Amino acid sequence: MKKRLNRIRLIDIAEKTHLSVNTISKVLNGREKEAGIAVETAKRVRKMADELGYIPDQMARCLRAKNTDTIGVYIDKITDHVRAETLHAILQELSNRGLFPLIMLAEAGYEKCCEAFIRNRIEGLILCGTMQAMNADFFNRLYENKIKTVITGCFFHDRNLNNVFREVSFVNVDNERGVELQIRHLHEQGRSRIAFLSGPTHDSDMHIRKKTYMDLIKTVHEPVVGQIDKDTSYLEHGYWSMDMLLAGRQEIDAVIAFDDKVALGAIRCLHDKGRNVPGDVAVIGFDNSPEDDYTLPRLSSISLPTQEIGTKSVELLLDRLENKTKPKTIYVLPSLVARESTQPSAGKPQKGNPPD
Amino acid sequence: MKKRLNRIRLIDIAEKTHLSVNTISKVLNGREKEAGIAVETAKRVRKMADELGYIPDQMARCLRAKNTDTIGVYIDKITDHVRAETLHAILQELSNRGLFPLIMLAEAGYEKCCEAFIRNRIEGLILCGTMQAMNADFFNRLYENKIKTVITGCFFHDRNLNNVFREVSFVNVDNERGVELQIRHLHEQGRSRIAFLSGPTHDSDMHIRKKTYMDLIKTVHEPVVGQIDKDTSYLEHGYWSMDMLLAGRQEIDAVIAFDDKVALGAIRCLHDKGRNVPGDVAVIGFDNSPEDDYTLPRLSSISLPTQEIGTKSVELLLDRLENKTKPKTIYVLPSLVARESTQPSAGKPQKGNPPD
DNA sequence: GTGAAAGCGCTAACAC
DNA sequence: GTGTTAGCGCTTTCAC
Repeated sequence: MKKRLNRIRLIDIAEKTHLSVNTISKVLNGREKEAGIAVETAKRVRKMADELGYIPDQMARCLRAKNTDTIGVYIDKITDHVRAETLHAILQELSNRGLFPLIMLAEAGYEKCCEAFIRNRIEGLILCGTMQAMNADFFNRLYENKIKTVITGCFFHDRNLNNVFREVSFVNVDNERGVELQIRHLHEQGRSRIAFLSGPTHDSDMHIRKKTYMDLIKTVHEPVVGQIDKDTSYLEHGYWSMDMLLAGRQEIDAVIAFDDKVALGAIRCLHDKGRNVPGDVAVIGFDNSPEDDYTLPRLSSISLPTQEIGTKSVELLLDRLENKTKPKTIYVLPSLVARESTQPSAGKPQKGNPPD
Repeated sequence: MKKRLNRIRLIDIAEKTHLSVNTISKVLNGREKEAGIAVETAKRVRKMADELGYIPDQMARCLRAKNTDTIGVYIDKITDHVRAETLHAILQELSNRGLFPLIMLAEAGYEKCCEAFIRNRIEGLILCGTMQAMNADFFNRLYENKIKTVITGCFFHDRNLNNVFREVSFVNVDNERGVELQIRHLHEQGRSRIAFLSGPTHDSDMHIRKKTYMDLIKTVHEPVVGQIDKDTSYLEHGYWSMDMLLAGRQEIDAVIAFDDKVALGAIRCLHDKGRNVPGDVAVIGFDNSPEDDYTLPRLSSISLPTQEIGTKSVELLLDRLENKTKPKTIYVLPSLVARESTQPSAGKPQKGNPPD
């Protein structure tokens, strides 16, 4: 049971170079200029540090200094591809900037996550994706502990939280723009009676997309919304709300689904009822999931700029940490990915082509 | 610029309770019994800590103690669903055990990752999924720094690395079992001439699966292997090696693809050449990707127990950290997911059913 | 140009 | 039963 770890420390370099720990510290932190250290000395120090393979002890450094170079990431299930891609981009960006991530899964409960974050003295937090268990206490604790936060892909319509968002920036997907793209695309494909299929009501994006649909569509015709109240999977939501729509009297030739899973549920329902997609009804989803390329028919969708979301959230957070800007909200633009499910008249699934 | 953070420290509790920092420390670390501290005192301390909302400073604790409670995770692109699921399970398990993850993306380069790990004094490392840039230096540095390691889903046939695996445990997927399941399933479905489609040669799992296929199939017929040499995507590998097979003279009625992506490429090729799947040729993949449920036809596959992989790797690592066991290798069993692509005679895509 | 000394918050050894 | 003291490895302040 030896007490000291076998690591190289500043003092080891100091002894070898016959200098003081202090000098070594200054050089290795690039503060040689302002400390007025001889160029030759600095060189010697660096050389020795290199030779010995010195790696500073983050714990010791953090204890003394105020910064920990650690950024918390609070995230829901990472198996969702949008979140996985966003997380990947965040990790890339943090790594590029020499920062360390501390990832906590929301399912562990916010108290536990909060404690882990504070205990490890994270300097900033990125909150990644919609979460249900979000409350004022959480944000207040972050604020009290001076943890600046960026929220990405997560909308709050709970206005009670507004006053706790003093130190929170947002990277939002421009949902309005997404729905606009969907409607315009369907019009261009010759569709004139477009319905909206909603998903579970706890999803905050859902409300925005539905509202946008209603606002935009009513210049053309009465909004037609398929919605069920059951608290069930997205797929089932799609299936049964589509079923409901078909049972109604309104004629429709296109459906905007809240997301891809809802769209897939809807397509199954349409098949079961003998409707052809896209022949009778065009269907478009949202999220551009990997499976969209393999569905029958291939599913048109809206793609989110996950790379940009990740990069921008780190950027925004660092601006705040360096006090460059006030907390702010930025929007990133989604884009259209047109596939078979919205083609004008392709009754049959497209034949396979050599992959690209 | 105040120096002290506004956190509650041990000394604050000490002052309020008129006790020494030491006593507080002992109580809050649950060492009151062995230190012989009065039950009443302990209660008082805990109550005060609770009231003040005390959260220890991990940095200070780590500097003094030897353990950091931090486990490194070294992982390739997390957008792959198998890795995402495994990572999710790992994060769950670490969180359950009160450990903190430090995740580094392999793409950052092993030197950078290694430095981050050592700098943050991780106690153990989980290496998650196949990586190409793996070398002896990496493992030697881990060993030198007393970092115990678990490798999951990553096979090395480079025997030169064997001597650096002194402190490495393995959680492997039983690939042999997977291929066995595939072959048995195809036989049960009445297929008698089964080919194997390989993927990129840098993939270490590939070699094992191919070898297993060859060993098992030769009791029935000569192995038929489709393989191309181009260094290209898995999808293209599937397409062109299938193309190659079809151009050859051997009759086949089933294809085992190295993985799902290869399988999808193969299916496209079969369609293009006018072969019906599964009517003429059955196809089975490996990995059970989410899109398998939406392909045309739905793709039979082999599912990996990602949850178990995650849980077991943390378990194995902790056993090592507590010196309970020697480094070891364990195998987890994959399972068969039969879908349309291997059905005996279903010529048409199955009609949609209400989702389950 | 460089060094000495203090101290970040905590735990471990030992004293009383 | 509880307190005193030292020190983990580093940065910071100030002295020379």
